[in-house]
Amino acid sequence: MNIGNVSEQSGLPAKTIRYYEDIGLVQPSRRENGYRDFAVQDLHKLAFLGRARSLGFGIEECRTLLSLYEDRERSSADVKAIAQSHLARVDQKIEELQALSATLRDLVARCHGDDRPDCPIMDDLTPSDLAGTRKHRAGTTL
Amino acid sequence: MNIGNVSEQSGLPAKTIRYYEDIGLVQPSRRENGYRDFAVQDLHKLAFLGRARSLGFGIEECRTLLSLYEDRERSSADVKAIAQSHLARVDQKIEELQALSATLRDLVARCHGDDRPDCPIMDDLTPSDLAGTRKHRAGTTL
DNA sequence: TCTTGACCTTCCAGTAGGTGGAAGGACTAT
DNA sequence: ATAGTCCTTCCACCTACTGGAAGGTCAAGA
Repeated sequence: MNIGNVSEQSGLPAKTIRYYEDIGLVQPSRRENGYRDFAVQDLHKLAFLGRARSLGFGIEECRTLLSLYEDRERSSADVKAIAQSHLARVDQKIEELQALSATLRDLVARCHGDDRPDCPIMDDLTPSDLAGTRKHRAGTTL
Repeated sequence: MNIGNVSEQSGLPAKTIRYYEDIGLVQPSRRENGYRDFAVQDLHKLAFLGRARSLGFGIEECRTLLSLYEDRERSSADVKAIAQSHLARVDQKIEELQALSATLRDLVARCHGDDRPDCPIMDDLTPSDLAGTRKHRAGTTL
């Protein structure tokens, strides 16, 4: 199967599939013309990866999950452990973002939003004491 | 003021301050020996940036906020608009992560977590129909 | 004066997980 | 023959830094 076909079937962009080959998640064979030739198992792996990524698992977690996927002797405990630690990370992120949201919501609510310059948002951002007494909150990335 | 001093006062790592100079957020002057020489205004800008980043604003938003910070004629409406759109993004991210969390929580709850291989988490990840009928949820990055 | 150590400089590479695009070969239909 | 689509590799770019190497500078102490 060509990469375009696999891309369509798996829902993953061809670029991503090549990238996954690069980092060793799939190993399609090659035709004489140099084209990748994907087996049905490769297609299954890629669809598995797409679903795992969409659940937010990192690439290395996906690699482990993939090996468990292919292991008929696996313990469901191993799978569960990975999912649990991922869930914990997600929940922690949610908490961080909720704190952020509350702060922003408050600032936005208190800002008139007119053509005058005074603004509680700016006041919050403006450094008042610089001896390091006011610590920055941990940064968050969206 | 040397970079180490500014780093301490602002709470930002020296590396980050150099990076901010690189991308044009601050323009410290130089001494004869090549060392950066930060004015008090630079220190204020950097502390401002640290706080804005800790609230999750992106670098380009910080650049805009910084120009508003330095503009005595600014309208608070401009500041509010930026904060509002940022808040909207944060809240959307929270919703995505909450959906993710619910899915993961359900899967984890349904998995025995013993030494047998059958596992609802794996079942969810395992591709069943590959005609593209089951769409991947939008990917999320922590 | 010499040395040690802390500080400063630049530059290169790497992080996560891809995405965009260029240059060029391969295949299919007309 | 040629147009259009598919495939290949390779390189650069994205966010916002961070780590480390190689080397210059400065202040204090023996």
